[in-house]
Amino acid sequence: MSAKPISLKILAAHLDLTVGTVSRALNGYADISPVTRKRVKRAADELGYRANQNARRLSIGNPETVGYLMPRVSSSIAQPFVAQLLQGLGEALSKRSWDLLVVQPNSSKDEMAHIERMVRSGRVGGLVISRPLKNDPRIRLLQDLKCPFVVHGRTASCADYAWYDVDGDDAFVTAVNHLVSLGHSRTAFIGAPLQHQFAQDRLNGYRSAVQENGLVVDEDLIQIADFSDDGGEVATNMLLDLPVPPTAIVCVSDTMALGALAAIRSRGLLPGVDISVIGYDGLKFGIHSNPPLTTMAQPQAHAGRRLGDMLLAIIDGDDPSKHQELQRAHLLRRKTDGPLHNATVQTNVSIREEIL
Amino acid sequence: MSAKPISLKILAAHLDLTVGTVSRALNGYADISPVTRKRVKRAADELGYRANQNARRLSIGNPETVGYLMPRVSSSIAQPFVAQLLQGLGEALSKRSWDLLVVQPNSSKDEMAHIERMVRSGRVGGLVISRPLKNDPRIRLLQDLKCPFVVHGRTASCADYAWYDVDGDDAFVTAVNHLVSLGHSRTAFIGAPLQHQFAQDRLNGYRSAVQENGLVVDEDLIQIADFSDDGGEVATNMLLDLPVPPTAIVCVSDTMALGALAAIRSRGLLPGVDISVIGYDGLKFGIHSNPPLTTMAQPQAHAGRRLGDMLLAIIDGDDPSKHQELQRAHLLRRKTDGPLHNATVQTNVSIREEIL
DNA sequence: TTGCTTTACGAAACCGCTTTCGGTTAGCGT
DNA sequence: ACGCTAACCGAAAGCGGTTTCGTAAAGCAA
Repeated sequence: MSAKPISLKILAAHLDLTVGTVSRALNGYADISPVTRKRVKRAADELGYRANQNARRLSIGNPETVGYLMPRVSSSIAQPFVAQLLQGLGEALSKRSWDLLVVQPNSSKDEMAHIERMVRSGRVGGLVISRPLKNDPRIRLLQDLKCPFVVHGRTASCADYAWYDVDGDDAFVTAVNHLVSLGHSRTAFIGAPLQHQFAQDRLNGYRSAVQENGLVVDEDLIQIADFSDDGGEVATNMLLDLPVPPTAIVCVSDTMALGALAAIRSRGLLPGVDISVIGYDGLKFGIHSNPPLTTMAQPQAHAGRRLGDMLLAIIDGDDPSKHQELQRAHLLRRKTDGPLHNATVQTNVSIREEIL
Repeated sequence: MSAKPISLKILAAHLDLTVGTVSRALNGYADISPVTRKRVKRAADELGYRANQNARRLSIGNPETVGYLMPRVSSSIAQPFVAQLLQGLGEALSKRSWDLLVVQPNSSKDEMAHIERMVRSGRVGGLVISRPLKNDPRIRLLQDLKCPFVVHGRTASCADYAWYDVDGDDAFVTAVNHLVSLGHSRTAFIGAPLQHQFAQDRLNGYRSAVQENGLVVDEDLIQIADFSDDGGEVATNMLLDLPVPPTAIVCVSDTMALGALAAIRSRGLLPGVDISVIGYDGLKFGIHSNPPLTTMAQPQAHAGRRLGDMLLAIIDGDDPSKHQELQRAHLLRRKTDGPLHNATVQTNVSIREEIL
């Protein structure tokens, strides 16, 4: 276990060969005799030789590294996705022993600058970004830079780049249909700011599902709030204060749904019987909420690996538009969805409030 | 927005200067006239020049990169820490515009190999590892490799390296004392496998606190289980099946505590009144558990930044043993701790079970 | 033996940048 | 006018690899 890393030069000297020969021997060139190749390899791992990656990558002109731009945190309940996504990415990359660089941008400007620096400085051969905005400048930038990239999520016009997403539109159709089948005709939607494409997709799903069921969309039942549990709570309070409150709520995320549950409980109502709530994400923690949260679950573990594989393929020259993968979320029933009960409870509440 | 990155050479040609001169102009050497320096800088960002980092780092002999070894996942409730830690690390590193490399090892052997490769190949100038085992081979390896590193957590003999940890021993003393002050004399401990040093620390705190309060440690009240919510549930069921079950439980993590709550509720008991539960971590979603989880909270956001700063200082030559930071956890009371109630409820239950 | 491939390695250019070292030019004093 | 110092820039040697090209030795045929 020496401290100083040993270079190709001193390895070559040790073997009484030239660096070029040693390099070719290690890299499996055909013009090296089997005996010297063996000799070189043996010496190499006896001395613990590891090629300097900066030198190697400079030479071969390939950073063999991809970058991951962390979503800018909303500081709220920490993103449980990130760890899983990184794990999946890591797995995909490790098959070729590429490296994974993560970047935590502070502002949007900062993020653009980061991207531009990383690709121009040759630090990464590709990037994965997540949670695109409706009209995401990062995508434009990356296309201009001709830098391979994949996006976790997608925008409205997503034909010409690679993405992995779960169908939020479809998911909310499923959720609303489920609630309708339980008898609910007044289902509210709690969403996140619509500059995020996913927020728009899920709202679209909600709208079309309501209409497909022969109901009319009541704009009062659509609440956009901060993308956090607190946001969910605020939005739910707005809904419950309505003259005619909803009997069910679909939320754009599990985190917001947790806030909804809190608001409902704080009024003495019971989620799942007095008001149904369906979240989105399928976070495992939902098992432990009060009551356990019904949610549209997505195949989390998959995303990272798929994104990694896609990115590598594109870097290899694949057409990005060939790599677009849309997963479906499935309904994971726990305890916050239920049939339209005797609606007396919350109706009484709202009526009582109106009288006061 | 050109696609091909422009090199120092073509920038120099563009300016009718040599590469050396341009390089020095950009890097603030004194032997460059102010006018040419301006000229160079202007041309540089007009053309969008970014120094190739592989080349630069090879030349200066510094990878300007640190690695983060992700804790090997127990697949359970995804690690909420990771994202926060990465964010903090990123912030610390970005002050010098260093890069952050994350590695996801599969096995312990894999992990050792990763470390060895990363440092020997000059990919990283330092590493941060987390959740050390009692006798962690990674620490030995890194010391042998003379690679700067910091550890998130610490081992029993932690005098000669840098670490950031929160005092688990102290935290469990606080937790047990709190429960004793509420009248509990039979407090159980749910822990994780003791090869993890943190598990041992917290158990030590539990033991000494029990004794300091003039009570005797009942080994039956110490349950070691899988480090997950399921583990917590299993352990709690063991405890509740005891002839004389505990009236309070301290858990080595919030995740395990959630499992404990589930087990308690499933027996028709109410956490916080029939049995008190205190978790550890202070995860924000504890607010939404049933009931909201009382926990020993730690200053999460801080860890990443501190670890990053420490690592940079050590790379700069600081003595690692000068960088050891022990934070204290504080009691965050929510709803799962309460006074020793009429203990009849759970006693009746256990008695009932014995009779059957 | 000569001549011609193979085989197996050495030599050297190159990747893009940093940094030391020299040397030319300008500016100053005398 | 001369010499001397400073200011500025060019030249070149690395950093540690990869890869092309050339060539000596070895093999084979005639």
